[in-house]
Amino acid sequence: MRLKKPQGTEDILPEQIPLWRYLEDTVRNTFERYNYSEIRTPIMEFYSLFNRSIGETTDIIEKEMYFLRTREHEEGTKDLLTLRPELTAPIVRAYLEHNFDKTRSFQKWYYYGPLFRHERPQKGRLRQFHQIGVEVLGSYDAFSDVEVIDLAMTLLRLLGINDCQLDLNSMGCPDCRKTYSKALREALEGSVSKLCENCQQRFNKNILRILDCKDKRCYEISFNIASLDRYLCQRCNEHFRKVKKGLEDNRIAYRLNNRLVRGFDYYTKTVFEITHSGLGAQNALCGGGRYDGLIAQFGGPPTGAVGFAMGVERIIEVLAAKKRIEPRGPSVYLAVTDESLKSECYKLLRELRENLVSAEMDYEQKSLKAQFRNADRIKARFVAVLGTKELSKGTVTLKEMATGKEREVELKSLVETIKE
RNA sequence: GUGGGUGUAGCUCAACUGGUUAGAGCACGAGACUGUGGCUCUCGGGGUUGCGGGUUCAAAUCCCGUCACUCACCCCA
Repeated sequence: MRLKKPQGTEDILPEQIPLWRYLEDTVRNTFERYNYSEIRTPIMEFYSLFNRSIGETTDIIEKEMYFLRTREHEEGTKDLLTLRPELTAPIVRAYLEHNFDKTRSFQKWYYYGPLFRHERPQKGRLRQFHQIGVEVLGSYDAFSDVEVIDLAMTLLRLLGINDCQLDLNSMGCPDCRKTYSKALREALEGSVSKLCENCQQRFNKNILRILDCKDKRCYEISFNIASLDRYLCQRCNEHFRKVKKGLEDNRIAYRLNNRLVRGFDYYTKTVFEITHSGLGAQNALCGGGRYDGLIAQFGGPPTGAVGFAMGVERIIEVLAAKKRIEPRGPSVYLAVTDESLKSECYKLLRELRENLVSAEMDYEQKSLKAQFRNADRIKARFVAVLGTKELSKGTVTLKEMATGKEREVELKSLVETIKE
């Protein structure tokens, strides 16, 4: 075996497709029921798009981007092209590029597609992976947050995933976050040297992330410090209250988690995460939140926005453990008894297909027995035998595989018989 | 980027302390049933034991290196 796929990529084989299709169909139905429209953006984007939005100190920007080697790259004159590592920034880019802010500022969009991050692969983490997600652009209202969270939970429920956990937090606006960061810095100053190596860096770069460090030492050191919600300003507090109330009114169970700090810099106010216990270390099925500053940061008007992203492979993993979707075979398998009849058989095969009957036949001169075995294997509903006997009478022998019943059918009424 | 685990047939796994020609189940193919699937039985094809080197009379087995896969850290969906 010499040819190999790149590390961290996956072939989705035909036998896995039914499950993917089931997921995709459910996703589209559900999103469209909530009146979200699909948007598709390029797989490659300029580096500066992500650099500015995700945050320069995040791992994704620092070491996980894929760069495309192009002539521009060689000459070093232009912004570098990258494979997209997430989709919120491209969508905001498209929103502004096509002037939605000026003409139809309220938009509800969903997306589905592959993303690329050069990470070390493990369970639930690939280098090429798929996300589905939604973005509500042009609203500051708490009900947008509620709808987005409701949609995420509803979608998972419709897929048959009920045993997941919704965590909720508010990160406040830049103002409350500034106050809190300052307080946090003061509170931690004395114990910086006791933090893990990573958190010592975070202390300077992105102090909030110390809160969700898994290291025991860091957890204990930050445990007694007042959490962010104590520092929320009046407006953020009010917004958060409305979101919680909206969820409660609709019986969407959540857990307050004041250590939930999402990795991207652009989040404000509401952040949430949905996890599932059956997944291993990478247990987040869905992550999202509000990002009221991003559109303005990209040069648009101040605009509220909220959204989420789900990891498709992770959902598939949960689904595969719960559900089996049987692939469907063709309606008819046409058995060929003699090579001299092959072209007659092909004509019949084509006629069946013309009449919207899915059909297959053998080209390899296999024994009839082998052809029946094949038909069984691919789960054909009927086997039709067109041999010399039948051809002279203008009939075929039709066997229904599930019942084993066999009868002779006029060629003329074959399609009808199969369709009934 | 760091650490652990595992590499034997298409798949899942055997092979005592190093010792004949590396086995089994499943899968695949053919037959038993010369125009009929699943079940059963019989037979058959299939291996550079990941790769390279070393130790030894002898290596799937021990040692070194390397690659791949995998899980975890980190990060995140």
